[in-house]
Amino acid sequence: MTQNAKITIKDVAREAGCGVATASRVLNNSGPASAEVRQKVETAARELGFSFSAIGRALQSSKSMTVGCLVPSLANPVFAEAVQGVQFALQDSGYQLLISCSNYNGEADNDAVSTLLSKDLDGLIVTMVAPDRSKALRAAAARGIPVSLMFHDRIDGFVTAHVDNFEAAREVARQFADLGHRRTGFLALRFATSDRSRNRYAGFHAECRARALADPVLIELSESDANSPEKLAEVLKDYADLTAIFASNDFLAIAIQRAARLLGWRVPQDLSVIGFDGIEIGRMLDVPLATIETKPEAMGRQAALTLLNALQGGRLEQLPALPFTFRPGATLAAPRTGSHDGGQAATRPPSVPSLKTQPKQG
Amino acid sequence: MTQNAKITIKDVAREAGCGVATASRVLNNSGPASAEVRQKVETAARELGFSFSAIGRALQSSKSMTVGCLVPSLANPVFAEAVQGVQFALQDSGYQLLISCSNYNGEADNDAVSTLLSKDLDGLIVTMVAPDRSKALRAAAARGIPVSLMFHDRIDGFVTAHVDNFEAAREVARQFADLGHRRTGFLALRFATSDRSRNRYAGFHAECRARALADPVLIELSESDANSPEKLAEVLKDYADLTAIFASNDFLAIAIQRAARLLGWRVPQDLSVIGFDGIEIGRMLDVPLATIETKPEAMGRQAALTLLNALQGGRLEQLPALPFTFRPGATLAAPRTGSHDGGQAATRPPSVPSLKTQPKQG
DNA sequence: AGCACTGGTGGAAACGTTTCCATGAGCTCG
DNA sequence: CGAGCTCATGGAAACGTTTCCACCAGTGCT
Repeated sequence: MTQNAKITIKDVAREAGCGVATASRVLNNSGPASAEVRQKVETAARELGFSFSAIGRALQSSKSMTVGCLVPSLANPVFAEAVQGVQFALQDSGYQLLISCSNYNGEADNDAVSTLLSKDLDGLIVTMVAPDRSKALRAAAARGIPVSLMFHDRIDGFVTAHVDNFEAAREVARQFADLGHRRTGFLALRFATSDRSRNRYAGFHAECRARALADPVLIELSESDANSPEKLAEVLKDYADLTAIFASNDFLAIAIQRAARLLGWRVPQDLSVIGFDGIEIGRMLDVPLATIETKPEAMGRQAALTLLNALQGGRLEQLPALPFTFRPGATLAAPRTGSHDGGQAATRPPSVPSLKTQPKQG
Repeated sequence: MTQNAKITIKDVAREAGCGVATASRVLNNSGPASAEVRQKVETAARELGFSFSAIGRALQSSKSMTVGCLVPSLANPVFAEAVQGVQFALQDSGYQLLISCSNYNGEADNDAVSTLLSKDLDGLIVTMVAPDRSKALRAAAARGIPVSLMFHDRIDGFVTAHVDNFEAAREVARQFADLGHRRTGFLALRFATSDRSRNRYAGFHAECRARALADPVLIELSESDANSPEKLAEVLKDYADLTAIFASNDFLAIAIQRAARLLGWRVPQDLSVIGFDGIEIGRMLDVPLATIETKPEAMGRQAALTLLNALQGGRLEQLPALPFTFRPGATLAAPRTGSHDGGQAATRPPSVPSLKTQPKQG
């Protein structure tokens, strides 16, 4: 049971029989002090259980030692891991981490930055819908608050910790092309509000052209489509001619497989799927997911370290894009000759029991 | 491009030609002011782009308007969602959210609370290894800082937002028993450091006894076991007599299925599995996961609202446990008569292509 | 006319730090 | 032995707020 009243450096000084200036110098090792008084101050501080008030310090130094972090959602493990990376990088720097979520909402997102800005923080790490169009973000930069982006591809006037989405998507196209796929699709959720998604599509598209494949079909999903295998199947049904789908994230890649199987299509025989992100669970699946593996935590870490460097007097420095790797998986195979919307798929049952087609054979 | 220098209430007062006290009253609507001066102050503030310094306010009111939140890891979607729930609940309250992760480390965890404590925050929301044994947490309470737990079952002296793990686990036992399972296992990671996991085991154990099943076998995994399907299969091999496994979280539930299939066991015919948490992806799987569905975000929200109430002068009040529901899934079926470590499983190939057994049939 | 109110106002203290500056003591060196 | 050091020390200002209090000018009342 420590004392209830907050004890300040004044109390320490009084207890040690010296002035507050001296106590401050001792406690911060920031100036001369005799061995004797040094001793007294230290024991006084210990006995009283003194600890500095961050607020007092902040006021006097006009540094809050706080950085704000805005991400679309923590429910998306990719962002959650990135935030964790930020957290680890900040851990022993003395900076604390303030967080906020925008829920993928472009306006909420600008407002959130404004709100964060009003809390006197020293730096900002954000992923948002449209950083290049955010007034609040420009205001921050103008005020001299360093800003570090995560996930976004490069944007004029900002630094970002990212993977090269365009290049990564080209790799996906290459994988499909090498196996002989010609007709592909790109599956996206919130395409309009995600520059990452758009860049992935662009890269995928570009490489498909370069390899003389058909232009990939853009399949945009609504939130409710994505969350219901049945609705998703309904959507997918119209794309029976595709032999390969690039999903803009692993969650969609998993969901689309379920939809495919509901339609009686087999993965990978009838439809190949490649995801994006490389979430852990993809490796645990029965049919391990082929995907582009990224390291969201490393992205967070990089964004934080970049910012930290700027906060400590260095320059805000754009580092090279983080590496991605293609992770092979059993969701990828050569296309069967002939389409799957005709006979064969219908006559063969799905290779995996689904809730509907599987009689309990107790 | 706003001005570079921080503008304070003094600037506003000077511009408006009044004293700072008056400016403060106007801007806060906290006292009398003539219409005329009110007008002048407001336009001055607007023109100068004034906004309050949270630090100045904090110093004077000795309220930091900040609450700290500690969770084991944001890489675990359950905690990430809970934090998001906290964030939403705090959103418009004027409080900001400081976060920290302990990485499931019991010491880091106590230290993290200490660190948080030293940052003058107004409240604490935590999930940790051993809240009941944390000195730092008791210190917080003693200092008058309200503490709200998440996920933990009830502990003397604290309030918590939780589901009743014991009861939920009994429901799992009931499901197994009703289908005729007799020999069950409980799969756990970090059993020693998770009171939730232990309480789930306890509830499961209790209900198994009540139903005259064999006592469930406790299968403790190491971190590396859990992340490698092959290692996991190696572990699982020794439990061929079990017909049903309760995994202490959905991730393990998914992983154990892959391990089972590597051994040639079919799910659910040869092995039934029920998970815990109810993560979204479980519904998207090919074999939708039977699980106990919880609402981590609601837990975060409840913890935050409880805390908020206390911060606004109310009592720290223990609310009833949040509801859980059993979500049926295709991973659950009646056991086959006879064990699966003999003939049938070996003669039938796994029902699903795995990376190894699947020749590319280009 | 004097009194007690009331409403509007601004000076100043307080919150917990750090840092500038002045003071005083002890020293060395010519 | 005194000038000029260096070292140790503490008072006080400053950071941006809010709030207490005192002041002043009206106003309404006896």
